[in-house]
Amino acid sequence: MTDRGPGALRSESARVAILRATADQLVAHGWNRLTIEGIAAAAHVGKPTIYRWWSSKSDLIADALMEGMLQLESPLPDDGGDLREDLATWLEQMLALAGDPVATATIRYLMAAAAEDEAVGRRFDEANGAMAALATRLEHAKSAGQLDAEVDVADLVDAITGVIILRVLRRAPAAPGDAQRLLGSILPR
Amino acid sequence: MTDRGPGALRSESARVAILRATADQLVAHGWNRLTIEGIAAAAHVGKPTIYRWWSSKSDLIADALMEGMLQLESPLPDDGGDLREDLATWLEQMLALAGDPVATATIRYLMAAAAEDEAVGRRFDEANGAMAALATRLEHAKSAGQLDAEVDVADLVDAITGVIILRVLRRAPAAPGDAQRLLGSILPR
Amino acid sequence: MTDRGPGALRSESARVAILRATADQLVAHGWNRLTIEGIAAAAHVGKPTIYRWWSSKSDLIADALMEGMLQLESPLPDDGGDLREDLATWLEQMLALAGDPVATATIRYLMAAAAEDEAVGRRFDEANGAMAALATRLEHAKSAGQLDAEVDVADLVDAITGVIILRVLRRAPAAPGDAQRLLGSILPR
Amino acid sequence: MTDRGPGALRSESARVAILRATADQLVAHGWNRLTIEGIAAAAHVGKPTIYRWWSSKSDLIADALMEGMLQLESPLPDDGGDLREDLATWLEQMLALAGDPVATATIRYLMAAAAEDEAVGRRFDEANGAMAALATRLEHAKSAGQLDAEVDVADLVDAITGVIILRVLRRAPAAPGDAQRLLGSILPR
DNA sequence: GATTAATCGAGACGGTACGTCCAGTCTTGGA
DNA sequence: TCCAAGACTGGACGTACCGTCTCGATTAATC
Repeated sequence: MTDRGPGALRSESARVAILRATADQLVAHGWNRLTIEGIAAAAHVGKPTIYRWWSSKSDLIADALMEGMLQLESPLPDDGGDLREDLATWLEQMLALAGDPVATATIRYLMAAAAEDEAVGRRFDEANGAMAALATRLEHAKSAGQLDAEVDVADLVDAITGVIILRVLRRAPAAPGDAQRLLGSILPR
Repeated sequence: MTDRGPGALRSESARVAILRATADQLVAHGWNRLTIEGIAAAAHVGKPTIYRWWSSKSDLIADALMEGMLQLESPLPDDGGDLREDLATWLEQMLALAGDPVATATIRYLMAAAAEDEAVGRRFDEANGAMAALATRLEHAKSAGQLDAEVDVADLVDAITGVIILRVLRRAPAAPGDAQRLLGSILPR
Repeated sequence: MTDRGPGALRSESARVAILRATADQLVAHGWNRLTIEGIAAAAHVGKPTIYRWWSSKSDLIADALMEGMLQLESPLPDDGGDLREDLATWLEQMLALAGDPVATATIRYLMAAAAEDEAVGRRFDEANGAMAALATRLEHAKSAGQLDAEVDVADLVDAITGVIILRVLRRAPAAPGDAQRLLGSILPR
Repeated sequence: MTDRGPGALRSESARVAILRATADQLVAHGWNRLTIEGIAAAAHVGKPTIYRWWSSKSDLIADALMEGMLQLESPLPDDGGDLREDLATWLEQMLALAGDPVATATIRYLMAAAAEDEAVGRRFDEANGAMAALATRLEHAKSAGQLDAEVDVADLVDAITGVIILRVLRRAPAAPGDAQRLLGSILPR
């Protein structure tokens, strides 16, 4: 497609190993202790190979994010008829997740990356499976009349996601009943 | 009070200059380019003076935050009778603020600090004047019966704050009508 | 001639371009800033083409030396009858040469190459036209009885060459009368 | 003496360890494989400490040279009455030294350093004990009338040193009788 | 008022990681 | 089979900061 002339092609295995290592190191050590040298070593790759294809740590993380390397293993909401019940169950799981050190670390380091880097920020929710699934569930509910027509699904997803993020940043563990109460506050009636 | 014995006392001017420089550098360069060396130079202070009193970058930022050095000049909601109208006006201002580079930088760098550091995270909203004012306004509305008794004010504040944060991270400029629509989605009816 | 099987033959133009570029880069930048990559670029040749035929920088330089690419444009001694007069004239030219930046650079970089690499060292004077000419002139003088029979021509050539080299290394410019005095010290009477 | 203002003083132990390591590494690996990183490691010193005080590899070597860290353990000429005899004995030892791998390596790497770097070149013979001792011996001989008044001692020292250097570069082992023949060629009668 | 100790600014220290250059090898496609 | 181009792993470069330690000067409680 693009005429590159002769010369060896970019190594796909190196590309994947680098993104894999980036995601691993991010989750393990956080944005600030994430070193290019560490990634290069973990991926068995020379530093120049990283710098040849990515311009910065942020760029790397944004790419790893988009390749799904940083996917959180987050629960997805059921679509079992009753919206409030489905959401309550899901929220409970999500808030419980907020007690899991690995999951919260992932979220926090992603937040840090998003805060520091525009590219990560823009792609932040594109790559978030839970947000997408939640949007789908709410859209379904809305077309089924379970949700007020006035409600903007994207806004509601942001509100719910935002609460979860704030709790993660605050390092606040979930108490029993939190999910129910939260839902009652955001989705009244 | 405590018997310190002889010797010079801690220099208050140095303390303030360091916190001031920390806040300035954070807003100007972000968490990652914030260097102790830079702070020391800007505050005309030796590095050991910083390390004598603070253990880390995070510690410094958390302190600067608590001293109000990083206070956002955020608008406060009116308390003029109609909740929805007051909130709509305030939200509009807040979302407009999300278009201001300095304000968004401050928020983003605070997020980064909170994400990386537990101390900052825990104090994140203690130091946020807008959140406190919003909580007060909502509490007032709740006791005036303008808000469903089921609603937890703290949760609602989190939801609204969370949406704003997500928009800042996403670098999404506010469009006209966003505030109204958003309010309609989170505070339906 | 020799049956090499199928495939393209070694490119003579590439070979020459590489040696030419090696000599140019050596004189221009010195042994230490001489890069294979630079030579490859200057010779419009791929790096592997260089490594295919030469094992090291030293090997390249030794080869360039033997191909006469690094020949100094040094004056040759006259053979006009009087040995002392001929040598004085020649030495004066040589010492003047030692004031020429290009010539001294060439000599110094050759010295560096000889010091670092055995192959260059062994071929050092084989490729030096001035030393050979001087030897011839002295041999002639010796057979004409102008030089003591005791004198070993090769040793005398070394002594004179050595003095010139030391002056080049010392970056000592020649003063008037140096050639005469030098000759008086090494070839007394 | 010099007002440096406040702050810690330069560490003498670090300075010496660095020069020591430089000399050791130079003799062991040669100019080209001499790495600042290697020196830092061997001297148990951070790289910036080296760069703080020396601008380049050459600078380091020139300094090590002047501190006598690279002193060759070269024999010194006797002053026993007969010049030719003393010189013959000394030259024999020197040429034998030219067969010693460590001594020749030292000389060759010093040559390389002198060739590449002006500072090393200028100080080349200041730091050479053998050259100084030879000059003293010859000066003595000259004032005793054993040496022609026409002879310039410095030139003669250069000639003898130059021959030795050329032999070292040429990797030519000394044959029996070389010293005698050489002396007969340079110091005839 | 002298002593004493903790402070201060400055800055050198041993280190880690940066982002770059180049080494030497391997791969690709064309001649 | 060789060539040019160029990507690869890897090592060293010279720089920026880290967090610690050491200096000489200053300052204030204790003697």
